[in-house]
Amino acid sequence: MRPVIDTRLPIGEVAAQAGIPTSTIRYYEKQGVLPPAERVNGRRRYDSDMATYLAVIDLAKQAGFSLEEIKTLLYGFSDDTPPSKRWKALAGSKLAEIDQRMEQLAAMKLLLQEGLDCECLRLDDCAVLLTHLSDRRARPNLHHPMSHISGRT
Amino acid sequence: MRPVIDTRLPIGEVAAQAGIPTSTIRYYEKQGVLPPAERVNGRRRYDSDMATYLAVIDLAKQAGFSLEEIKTLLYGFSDDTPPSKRWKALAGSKLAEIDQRMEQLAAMKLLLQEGLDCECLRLDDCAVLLTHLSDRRARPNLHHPMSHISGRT
DNA sequence: CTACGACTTAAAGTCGGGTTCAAGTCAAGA
DNA sequence: TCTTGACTTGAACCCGACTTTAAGTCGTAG
Repeated sequence: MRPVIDTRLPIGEVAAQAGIPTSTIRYYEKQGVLPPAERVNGRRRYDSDMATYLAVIDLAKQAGFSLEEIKTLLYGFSDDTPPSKRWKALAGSKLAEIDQRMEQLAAMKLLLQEGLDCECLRLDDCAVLLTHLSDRRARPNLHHPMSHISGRT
Repeated sequence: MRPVIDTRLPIGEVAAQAGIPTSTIRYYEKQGVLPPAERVNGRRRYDSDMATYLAVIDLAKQAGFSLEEIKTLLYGFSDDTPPSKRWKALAGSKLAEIDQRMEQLAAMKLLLQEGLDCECLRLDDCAVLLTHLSDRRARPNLHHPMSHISGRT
């Protein structure tokens, strides 16, 4: 029988399709984020849907999952667990993390904006600063924290 | 003349007040985030407002500034530049960064939540996934990306 | 036969923000 | 005097997610 032409893609092709470096694909494989690719003469060969598979991984990364979590998402369940269940098992706590992070960012934003409104010449005088510092601990002694900055003592 | 007692604090004291390890203070000094402390017999001595100074640094970190940016904030301006001007010079772009990050998080959140609502048994069928994937590139071929996950091909 | 480009591997380097370690120094107390 | 605890230093290590490098292999074109 004559040899069937291998239409499957080399790593460079997949990488180009997925818009990532080949090194990333090899890295994912080594980390177990991708299953070991079949080799033809030692070279990896991929099915044409590999770029999509990589896009799914990318999507999960966008959703804030670490590679370790993505491994769990992909391979951490019994084979007959549908995607929806896998997702649910992990998305809840991740959502909580996101909410927490959003609150942090909102606080940051407020702090930055208040700082913009502030016209103080020396840190000692800065009401904004004092407010936020006193949030953080039981109001330590506020003499002249950055006074060497704002000019003379 | 009798020697004046040095009331200034050793590093451990300051660290305790600030609620951080001594190693962090040494690290900050080495990185130039803190000015070199005066030494008495080779040991660092700090004024009593040092914990507040550290709290200011912490506050800036909370606001999303890197140590490098904090250095700029603290020492990157001519001595007579008041804190308000220093802050303004840096806060604007940082605010933009935050907004960008918030949008990202919002997108993540949406993705996670949509995933929660989804009941699909195989990724091929997942409308949520397809929507987000098609956002990301010009709709690559969607055969059975994670089919080995969801059970049979 | 040789050169080339795409591929292979293991190992090391990168980034930021620290922590940990080993070896030595200091002052005070028993 | 000896010990103890707090300190000093430089260097090495840690995390995650990769990238880079070095040295070797493969098939094909000339």
